[in-house]
Amino acid sequence: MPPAELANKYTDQYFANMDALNVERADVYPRATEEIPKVIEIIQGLLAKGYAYESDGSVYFRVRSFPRYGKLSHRNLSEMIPKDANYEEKKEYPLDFALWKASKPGEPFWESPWGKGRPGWHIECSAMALKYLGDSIDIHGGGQDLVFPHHENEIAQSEGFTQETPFVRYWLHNGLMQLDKQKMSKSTGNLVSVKDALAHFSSDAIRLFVLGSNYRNPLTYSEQALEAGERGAERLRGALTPRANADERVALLDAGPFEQKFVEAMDDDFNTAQAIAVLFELAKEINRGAEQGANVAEAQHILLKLAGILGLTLKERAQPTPDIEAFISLLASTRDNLRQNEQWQLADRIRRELADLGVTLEDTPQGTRWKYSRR
RNA sequence: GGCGGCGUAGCCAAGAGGUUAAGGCAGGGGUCUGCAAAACCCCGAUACGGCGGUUCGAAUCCGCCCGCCGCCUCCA
Repeated sequence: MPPAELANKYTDQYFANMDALNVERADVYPRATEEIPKVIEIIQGLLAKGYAYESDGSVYFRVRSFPRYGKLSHRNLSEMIPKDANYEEKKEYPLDFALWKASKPGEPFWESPWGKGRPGWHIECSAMALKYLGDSIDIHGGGQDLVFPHHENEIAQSEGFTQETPFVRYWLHNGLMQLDKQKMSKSTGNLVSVKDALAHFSSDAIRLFVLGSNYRNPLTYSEQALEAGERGAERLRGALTPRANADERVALLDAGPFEQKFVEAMDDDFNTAQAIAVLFELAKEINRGAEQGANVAEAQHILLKLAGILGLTLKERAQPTPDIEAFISLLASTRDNLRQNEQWQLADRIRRELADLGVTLEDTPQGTRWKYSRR
């Protein structure tokens, strides 16, 4: 399979997964392979300023020329060199890293002022960030495992080229997903793919699981934790079911204080766990208010809005065809007639067998409701 | 070994010097219901990995120890 085709395949998979998780699309999705001119421009700039040097068709960044190198990851140069290391002899200094690598015969390559080659593994991020976001950006995300050397190198390349400091105002490094006490990674093969997770749990459940802890902390994937998220999602959905017959004499539920607490939590370094707690508190108030006859429609609207900020859809999970839903409603109303005639045995049988088929009936003062059971 | 981070009820997890230590899941009791389900009410850590220390006061600060995770040239 040609490289471009392979890249497209995984790009498509990525977007399918992100869409399923209700992740909004960014404005631009640049590709490293299409940004070679900017890469070359930056390398030339770094060469001109003395931050880089050419060696045998490759170009390396001279880390000792950049005094701030190591600041982000709290390292200093001398401590970073392992004793038993076997470094490329083409470098001036062991920790210098490649900006441009000469290609070996048979490898894919691009033409450059230094001959045929490919970008180093860090430069394309600087190139795309500087091109699309500007010389100084507010927030740069990434996993904790990228702090060194990747982000450290990005800073060195970008600030060296632009002479603008800082390249990034705030670094947001998220904790890594673990499975059985180990970092999930492709290289070790211990992973649960997004697709796998979505086969068993709703995107809302996955979001409640992930956002239930601080983004900086690692989190461990477990069926139990995801199941808890699913149940929580159902609880929030339940609070959104339409309520009728509001009592005019009961004050309508004011969700304002909840909205304010939610915003405060999010303003506090994205305290999503706290924000979710507010969602559950509001859901409880809605349920309680509705029970007492308060008009909760506006509060429900706010609950849905706040949940939406966290990317929660609060939509029912399964989407069977509408035809089936009509049959279910028919069965439910027939059962209601049986209940009116106190035909409990038959009524219970319908409820039980529907339950076996994945449909739950709920008898309420407003009539019988039904919904799809969770798996 | 170095650097960074984490260890809070059965499980997940917020809180970062001083109200009763959020919230969810699971569990127990109750209300409602023909019975259920859902919802609502009540209950659950004298306790925050361990040991010292600072302080009038610590889960929150300091030190040491234990356990776990990430990174420490050539995957980004």
